[in-house]
Amino acid sequence: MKITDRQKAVLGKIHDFIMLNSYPPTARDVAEMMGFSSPKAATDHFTSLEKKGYIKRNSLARSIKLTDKALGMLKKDYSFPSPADAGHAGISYLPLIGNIAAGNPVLAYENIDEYIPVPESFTGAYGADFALRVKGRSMTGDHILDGDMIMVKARNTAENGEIVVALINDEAVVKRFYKTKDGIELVSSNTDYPPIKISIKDAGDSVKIIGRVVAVHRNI
Amino acid sequence: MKITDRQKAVLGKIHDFIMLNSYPPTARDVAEMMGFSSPKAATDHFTSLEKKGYIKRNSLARSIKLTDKALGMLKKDYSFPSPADAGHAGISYLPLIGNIAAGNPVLAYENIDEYIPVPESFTGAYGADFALRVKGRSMTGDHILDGDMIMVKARNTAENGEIVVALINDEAVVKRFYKTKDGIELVSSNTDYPPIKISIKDAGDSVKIIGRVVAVHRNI
DNA sequence: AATATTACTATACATTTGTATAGTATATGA
DNA sequence: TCATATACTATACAAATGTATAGTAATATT
Repeated sequence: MKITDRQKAVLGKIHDFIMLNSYPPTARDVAEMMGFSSPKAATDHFTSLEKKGYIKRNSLARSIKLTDKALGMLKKDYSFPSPADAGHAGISYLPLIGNIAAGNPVLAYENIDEYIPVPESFTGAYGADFALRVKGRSMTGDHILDGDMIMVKARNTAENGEIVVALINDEAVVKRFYKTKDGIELVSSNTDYPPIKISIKDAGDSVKIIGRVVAVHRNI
Repeated sequence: MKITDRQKAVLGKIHDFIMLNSYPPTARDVAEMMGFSSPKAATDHFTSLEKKGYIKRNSLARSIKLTDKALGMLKKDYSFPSPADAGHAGISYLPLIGNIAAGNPVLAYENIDEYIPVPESFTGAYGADFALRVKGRSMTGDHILDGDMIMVKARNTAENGEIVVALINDEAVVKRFYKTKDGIELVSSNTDYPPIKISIKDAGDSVKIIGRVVAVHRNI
């Protein structure tokens, strides 16, 4: 017997709840999330999900446990991290943005490759909203290398001199932001790459600031 | 107000329970583990632990959450390196080494400032054993800056060309490691800093390789 | 020395919560 | 087509659970 779409949705809600609260939901929590008016609807799903090997439980309060099978499926479908990581306060999960599909908002589901656990101490006072992997060498002067992962606080404005992520024709670029007399300038810190100048009348059309870089991570 | 031994024991039991069951314990669970005959004894401890910032809870069933503070403290007491996490973990706690006290082993309790949660995906295939904050600009050529946090896999040997952490007279330095005809050479990637050459007969005395740098993290 | 905190026992009560009963409607598979 | 599984609503009950009351005793703290 295969898992149904509805059961999958319930499983997803259980997972989301654990991620958010770090303890499992009750039948009533799930019923509310799913819009059921009776907890029985939720427990019926639990029974099915347990029979199919996606959860384990005993008849105690909040004792649902997601199995590896569930985690595998969720990972396939939503690329979520293991809820075993939850329960650790101070860790947030940043969506790792892959290729940015034209037209979609940056944080659109379609753009999210996976979620990565990041300790909040790694993202500074204001936190971060998403992560990106850097492509190219345009910011080597600021010690941001090809392949580095950057963590970004979502914002559509920037202060002079800040390192920002901007969308230029649906491509994410990392640059230093400067205001000029007649617009803005996005400057690479590698002099091989010329600065991009945008006049006020063009700005907003092809170029959009999507956030400020708050952290850089690199595996060696 | 400092945490008491008894409160620490309760915190440990909560941690153990979560690790074992993946959902938090009730007051009665804790009472049983601790040998209390009343759940009130446990909730009294919960109240103290919450006041001291080790747990968070609301008045729902099994809603205890351990804080970073608690996890850091538990790691310290639970012997090094990371114990129970092993399961699905995804996150390990690296001791952040502060000043290295003369004579002590690098990972000695005295040297550990705090424990920081780090996703295992941040530390590569072999993981890391501790973290250090970089002082000075000697490795800017390799894009490792003053103030960066580096994650280190403990090892007392190194391959040619690897970026290592070495102890020179009880001071931790980050350098590239090279073998020479008559010993080793620790090379800065900032040419302002001259290479350090150690002949075989001196090596082992004043210089000790303590690990390989596997990751760099920087807040901007 | 007086006071507050810690560390419990014992009992009880009100919520929270899992689960059961009873039923409707739709979809699926043999 | 007939049985089975899915997907719920509505109500209710019993167990699980947080928390309160009322104490005792030891240990810190001022």
